[in-house]
Amino acid sequence: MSIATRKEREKAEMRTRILSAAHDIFKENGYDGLNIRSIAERIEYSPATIYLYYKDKNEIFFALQYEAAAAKRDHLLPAASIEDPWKRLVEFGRLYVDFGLKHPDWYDLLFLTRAPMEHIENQECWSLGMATHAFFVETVQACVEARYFKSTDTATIAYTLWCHAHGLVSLFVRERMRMYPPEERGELARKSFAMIVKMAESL
Amino acid sequence: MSIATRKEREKAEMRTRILSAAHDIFKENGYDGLNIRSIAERIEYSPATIYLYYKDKNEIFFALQYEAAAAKRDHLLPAASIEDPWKRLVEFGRLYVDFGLKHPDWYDLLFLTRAPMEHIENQECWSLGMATHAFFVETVQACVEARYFKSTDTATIAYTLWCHAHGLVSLFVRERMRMYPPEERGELARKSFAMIVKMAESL
DNA sequence: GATTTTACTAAACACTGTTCAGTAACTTTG
DNA sequence: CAAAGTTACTGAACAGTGTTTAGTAAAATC
Repeated sequence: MSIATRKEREKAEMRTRILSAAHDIFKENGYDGLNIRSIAERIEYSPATIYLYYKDKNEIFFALQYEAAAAKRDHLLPAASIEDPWKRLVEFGRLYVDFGLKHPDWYDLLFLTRAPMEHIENQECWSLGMATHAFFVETVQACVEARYFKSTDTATIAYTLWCHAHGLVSLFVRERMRMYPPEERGELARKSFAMIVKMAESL
Repeated sequence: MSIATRKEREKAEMRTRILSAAHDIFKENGYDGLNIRSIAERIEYSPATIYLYYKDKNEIFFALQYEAAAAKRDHLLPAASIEDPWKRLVEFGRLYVDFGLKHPDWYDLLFLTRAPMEHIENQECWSLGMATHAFFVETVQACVEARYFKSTDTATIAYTLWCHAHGLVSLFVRERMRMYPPEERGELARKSFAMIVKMAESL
């Protein structure tokens, strides 16, 4: 039995090593610079070996996406411990935007990369993202119940706020904000976030 | 001189034919299915010929992006003739979202595709997009001047509204709304648009 | 120690964007 | 109108992708 468990462990280690290499390359060169041969070279194995541990490049993509989802969850975690639902919601939003601006590549991977997607619902990263989203909706629900808004349409409120935050980050990440000078962009983002908070208060 | 002008005309015609083929393939198979060989096959020339009329694939990409920008401008045009700035702004927003949901591929090309971008500011599509954006900002400015809002920060108001609309469309286009059943998504988008309008009224 | 199973790889395939030498038709020149 | 020059085009190749397969050497089992 010892040999079998060792082999299992070695298999897992190799998967980790591959993913870790993919992670590094992704951070250094983005998703475009990430290819099977570059991973193989970094772990000092032949390209074909990769396929003994991952079905195809998509599977590696999904594994990376999971890491991104985990990083995002960890980034948002501090908000969870805030008692007051409104303050929690605001901090959640602030951290969401903060994550996107600090880690554009991760955000890109999670929300903007086209890539596989075919069966993303079956991937672990999806359930992780769903959990984070559920937490967000619950916080909005808590605000609704505590009568922080006039409106009681939790789903629409949550979705509207998400649209704004996602739009804000997306315009940054895909660099469609070039009509504004670089040094003004951060300021504009902060002002816009403050504005949507103000708007939400009078919702 | 007649020969020279004929050649010029033929050159322009060929460019048009290439772009038109690229357009069709893009609409049929998306940007992923669009490659030089497929364009060449459709116009019944060899792949190498493409390079006599376009420097590289990026140049074709920019030309397509220009078409998308023009299509978007045309889609938004009806709003321009509305006198009342607030009604114009709302209709502009409605048409913007409408365009994104009706032509996800065009929207993707304009705002979500990574692709070249290096010198997009130098491309025609950029100035076209800038003009459309300027019209949007002017409309917001007109609303501010007509005291439709309490706030007078035109730039931030415009940007905030854009973030929402862009986020809304992006989540659709890149299919990150799968937590909502397909038949509810359209309704949710409409409700959210109505909500941001209401929020803006009390801005 | 012989046999089976495992881990790995070299080489290839199919598909991309792109380049280049060569050719055939067209245009200009004498 | 024939020779020379120019232009439009292409076949074949190169380099870079993801992926598969046949073969091999080491490890595990018997």
